[in-house]
Amino acid sequence: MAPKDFISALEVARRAGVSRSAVSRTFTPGASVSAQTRKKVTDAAEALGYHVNELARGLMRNQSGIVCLIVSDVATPYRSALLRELTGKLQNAGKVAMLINTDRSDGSVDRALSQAIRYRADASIILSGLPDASIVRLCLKNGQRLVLINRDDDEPGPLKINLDDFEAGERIVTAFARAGCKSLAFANSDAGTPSLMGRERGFVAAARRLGLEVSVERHGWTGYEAGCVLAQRFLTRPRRPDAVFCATDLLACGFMDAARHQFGISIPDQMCIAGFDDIEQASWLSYDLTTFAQPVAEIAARAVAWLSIGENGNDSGQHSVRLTAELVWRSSIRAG
Amino acid sequence: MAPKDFISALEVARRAGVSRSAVSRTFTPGASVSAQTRKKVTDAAEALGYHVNELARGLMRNQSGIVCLIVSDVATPYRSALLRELTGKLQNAGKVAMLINTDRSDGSVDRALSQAIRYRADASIILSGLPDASIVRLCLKNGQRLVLINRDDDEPGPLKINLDDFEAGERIVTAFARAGCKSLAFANSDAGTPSLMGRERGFVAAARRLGLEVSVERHGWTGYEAGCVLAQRFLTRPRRPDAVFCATDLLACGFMDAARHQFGISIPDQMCIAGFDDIEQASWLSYDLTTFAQPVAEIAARAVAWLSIGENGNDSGQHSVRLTAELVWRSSIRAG
DNA sequence: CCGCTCTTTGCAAGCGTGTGCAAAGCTTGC
DNA sequence: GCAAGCTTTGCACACGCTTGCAAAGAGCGG
Repeated sequence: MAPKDFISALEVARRAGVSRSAVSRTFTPGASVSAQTRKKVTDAAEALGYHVNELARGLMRNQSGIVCLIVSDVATPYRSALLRELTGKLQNAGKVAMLINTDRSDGSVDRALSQAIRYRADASIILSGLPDASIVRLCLKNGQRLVLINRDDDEPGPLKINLDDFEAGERIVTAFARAGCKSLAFANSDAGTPSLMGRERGFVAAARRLGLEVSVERHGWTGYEAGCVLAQRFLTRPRRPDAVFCATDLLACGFMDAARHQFGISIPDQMCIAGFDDIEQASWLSYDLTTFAQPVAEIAARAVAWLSIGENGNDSGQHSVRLTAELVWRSSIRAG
Repeated sequence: MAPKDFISALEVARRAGVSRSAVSRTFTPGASVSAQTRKKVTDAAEALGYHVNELARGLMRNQSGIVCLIVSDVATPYRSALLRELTGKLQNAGKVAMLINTDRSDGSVDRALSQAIRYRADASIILSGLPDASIVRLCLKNGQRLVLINRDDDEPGPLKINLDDFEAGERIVTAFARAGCKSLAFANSDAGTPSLMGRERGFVAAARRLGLEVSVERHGWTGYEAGCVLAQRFLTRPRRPDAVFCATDLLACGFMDAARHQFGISIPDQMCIAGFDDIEQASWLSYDLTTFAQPVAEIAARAVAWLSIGENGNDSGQHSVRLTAELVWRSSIRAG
């Protein structure tokens, strides 16, 4: 029933009364065709409903135009926002995005990745927090360009995009101090991602430097429920902190909800809270969370730009980019 | 610098001391190869790091294994949840997902879609609410299988997956009535999607049937901010409703936040609220929203299953599926 | 040992495209 | 009018794979 019966360049050529090469050249940017034949070809193509077969083209050129997005926790606000930016910008750059979901913990990741290699993807962008260095090596070995976002693998070659996590941790301490907070806390997941740990280290270091009390708890995956659990831990202590930096906005949302609804704590009067990511929910009235904004648009722009310049063979340029996370002030921290 | 220098089946064949066909057959399920040669081939392939070139294979077979996901509002909780399910299940079925983002309103949609056709995608799954029927026709004309989720195009051929929106609207009225509500309201976006309108019609019809007062407002895109605006509209009226059904959980979150923080309304004491989708935020303590759950896992399962059975040529089977949205009880409606 | 059937294997013809190369056409300057 | 230079065009090969076909081998009953 499905026609699956595509028009080939040959048929277009016949109808236009030219050679097949002419057709091919018409659809190849920068090839030599006269305006006259080009017109004949495009007319015929239009009439027949011709679409270049990108599979065959990729086979010849040995580059497919496919960029592979390797991502876990797709349904998370931060990840999906990044995904939106990346796919949009890739499309504008004339590339096409292949999505690989690494949520499942069984072998499906490897299977999917090798799938990508089999499609001869030109590049991969890894948003996944999984520190699976073997993936990185496999991609590189198969000649793909690689972009790592918020990871810290040491392999040379890929473009690494990171944030100033450590400094953000430091900055928020001064904000807490200015609000008059004395007893600081860091609520982290135990995922142990370099970016999470960077925030933690910066926070702890700055607090010590200022002589402020500081304690750390780590629990679970970096989501809402973990935030609730962390609130339990901190708020059942004999001495409660009066300022909490959550490694992630999702953690912060869970923390705030548990603090308010289960412990009756008023924010920011009794306790200041800050998060990281600036997900959409951070701006919702129930949270109105002061947080660091991940520059998702810029991250995506950098990644895509690097993929494009790389095409012209010039492989120079920064292989490591550090962007700064802007602090977005809302009402979960008392004004200094 | 990038090797881009792949091992071909020929090299594997030479190393294994067999013909090129033998290696091809080894990697083609259901082909006739003796266990002995198969072993020789897989060993050689392993040693050389061989990966079948899916581009070439697709070219021969005239089917690429690519499924194209056409989606708008990728970063929205409901959409990203569906995306997670779909990509996971597609991977398990040995297919690969190509993501097309239709957020931008310029011509990039058409451009991206024709991109998909050029890659000879076997099928497309449309999650986008855009009622752009021309997309549908274009896909069908190019021999793709098609799945439409929560749309109501009339073209024959595609699998259509819908929910019982109308009945959901009816059901929630009885829930409101049981809670003693007298003055009902429906908060909708003005997107005019068939599913949204279905919920509205069911709600209004059932309210009238029960002789309950009911009014409707529509505004903006189906997101949080629109929910806030709708709350303004309803709550500045001389006579406020005491039960509001929001067409979407995001609308409901915005509505609840505005109602509480700007109008000091207590939920569910002074006003009952219900939503639709059961996004993750609906279960957060700040909302604890009674809502209809979209069976995302089942939707994805049906879609992928249909794509798989269709491969064996038997094109029979349901072309239209109606699933029911389960009502998830939480505390935003008073117990009857 | 023969003829039969069944499985395995190699050959070669494609799939739809890009592109180097040489021939052809056109322009220009003398 | 002619040579030189540039642009345009067609031919033919290559890309890596699948698969129909026929030949070769294996098993087996007589």
